[in-house]
Amino acid sequence: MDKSEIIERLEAIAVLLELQGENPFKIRAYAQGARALEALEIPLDVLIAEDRLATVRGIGSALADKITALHESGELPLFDQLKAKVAPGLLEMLEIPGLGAKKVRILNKDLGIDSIAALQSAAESGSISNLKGFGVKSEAKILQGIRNREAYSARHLRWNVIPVVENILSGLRSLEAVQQAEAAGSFRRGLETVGDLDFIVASKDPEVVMDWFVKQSHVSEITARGQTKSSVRLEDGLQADLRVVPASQYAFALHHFTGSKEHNVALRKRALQRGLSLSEWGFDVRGGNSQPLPSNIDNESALFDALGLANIPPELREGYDELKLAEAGSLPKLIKCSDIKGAFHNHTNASDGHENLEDMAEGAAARGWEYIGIADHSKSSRQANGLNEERLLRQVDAIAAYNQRDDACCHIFSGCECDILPDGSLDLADSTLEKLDYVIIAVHSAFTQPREQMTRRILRAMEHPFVTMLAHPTGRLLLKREPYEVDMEAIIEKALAKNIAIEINANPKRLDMDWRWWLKAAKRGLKTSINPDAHRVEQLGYIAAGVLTARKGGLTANSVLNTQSLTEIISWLEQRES
DNA sequence: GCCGTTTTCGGCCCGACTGTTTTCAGTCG
Ligand SMILES: Nc1nc2c(ncn2[C@H]2C[C@H](O)[C@@H](COP(=O)(O)OP(=O)(O)OP(=O)(O)O)O2)c(=O)[nH]1
Ligand SMILES: [Mg+2]
Ligand SMILES: [Mg+2]
Ligand SMILES: [Zn+2]
Repeated sequence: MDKSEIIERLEAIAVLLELQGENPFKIRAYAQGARALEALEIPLDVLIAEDRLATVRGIGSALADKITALHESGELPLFDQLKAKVAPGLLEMLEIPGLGAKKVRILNKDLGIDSIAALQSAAESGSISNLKGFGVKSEAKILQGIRNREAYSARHLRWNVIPVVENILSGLRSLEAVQQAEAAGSFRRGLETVGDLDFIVASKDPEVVMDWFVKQSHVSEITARGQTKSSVRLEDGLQADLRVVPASQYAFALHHFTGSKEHNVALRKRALQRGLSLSEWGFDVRGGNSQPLPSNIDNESALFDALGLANIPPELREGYDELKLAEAGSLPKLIKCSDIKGAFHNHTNASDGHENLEDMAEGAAARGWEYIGIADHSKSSRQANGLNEERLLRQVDAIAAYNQRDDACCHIFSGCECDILPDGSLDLADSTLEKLDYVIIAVHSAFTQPREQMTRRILRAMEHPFVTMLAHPTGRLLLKREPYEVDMEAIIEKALAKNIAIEINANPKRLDMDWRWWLKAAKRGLKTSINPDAHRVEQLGYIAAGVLTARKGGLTANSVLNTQSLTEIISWLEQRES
């Protein structure tokens, strides 16, 4: 098995153990082990070959043995035994809000329920409400959960919820009772998809704020309403949580509600090691320690400082190695939107874009950019009206002519998004590619090739001397199409060796290469280009989504080609040619 | 199952909300 399959296996084991009523800390050990694998910076094969797996934090000798077994044979008796004992339907039942492992176990043991269908008929017949721990309300909630299972469990593209967030946020901020308000959670961390919306407010009058929140017109249901916290379901099934705290505790609450969970747990553990208990309400002494509590914590930076850490930007709070970096003072200085000076991967109506060269150039200039690269599709992408050699050379001439014009508002670079054919050769002749300022290569066909073949194919294409950057290296469409199978570690190696950039495709549905890979690749010096892949002028705005992904990946402006000025880009491109 | 300026057992983040609880367990964030 490869690493990602082993990670899935360990996560599955954690859930299965939970359904067996196992020790929660053992369950967490499996989940932590999966995360530790995810964060590995040394290839798994190497660690196994050198017998160093158990030296990884979060992986002990027991997990090391199991991971090794999975890696070598894919077989693990523990998993097979668990699979045999736990009905697959129980996993689906966990998706129903209000049903956790304990309740699912009771339903299974006492009523023999082992599927959503059985759960539904039991609830409809009223037999669940007689069980201990259940009642009429929980029975009704189960039925509602089944009816809306898809809507309730769906994640949403961050980009699509921005208007909803801004709307709620401005509503909150317009209330007199609200002193401060922020969108927190995965949204604030810039995650590509969000499971819900999380809002945090500082106020002296929580009642007023929560009243407003739960009475918004697009609220379909109030799922919780307490002293400091409310949850609602919005019309499309998206959940929104609100937490209201006094201004004096806002920094703690904002940090808590921003997460991630794993980051919070790590930070709280660090506090404990220093004799402090940390919660969303503040610090408390732990055990017999009687040192004075840190005071005047009125922003997140002060909170981190009290724990001996540099201020960690929300995008980096995913519970990987950000605490270590913050302690050492070696957090990266993350790229900002204002660092962007242009963009390379954009289309015109020559292929499947909707606007012409001049429009795109004007759009770039309107953003204050110095240049724009046009990279239309190549001929084998027929569905996208890809350009053959002749049409592309005409575009090269048109761009040259545009750049000569006195009224040119922005420099245009001639490029193309050249298909990587199924055998790894490029779609356009060298004699044509040679005439371009730069060449982007991308897979647009034969997505289902086996991993080895896909990897060989892309590596072969990257050997081509004219290649400047690799576009959307996994082809994923968030929430829609899985990434195709490819060995990203090998691709990253090759890109480093050949001085090829890997793009961050900034289309909010792609955000590919993923920030999780960038966390590792950034440290190794791999360059990126944040590419809007705009098919119309308006979509140049996707750049913001790409910058967020770059920030999550720990990238500085230096690692991003399109933070360079026009003159720097020109000399860099010339240099590459020689 | 992992881990150790409390080193090989006894901890493991901490709190809000709900429902059915008669004093708190389970779920969720
Ligand atoms: N300390 C602590 N904080 C938690 C825990 N679970 C959630 N939080 C905090 C951190 C989360 O970012 C924040 C909001 O919770 P969510 O469940 O909405 O998670 P988040 O927004 O990170 O991801 P999401 O996209 O909603 O799935 O609450 C937990 O178990 N412990
Ligand atoms: Mg959330
Ligand atoms: Mg939430
Ligand atoms: Zn296109």
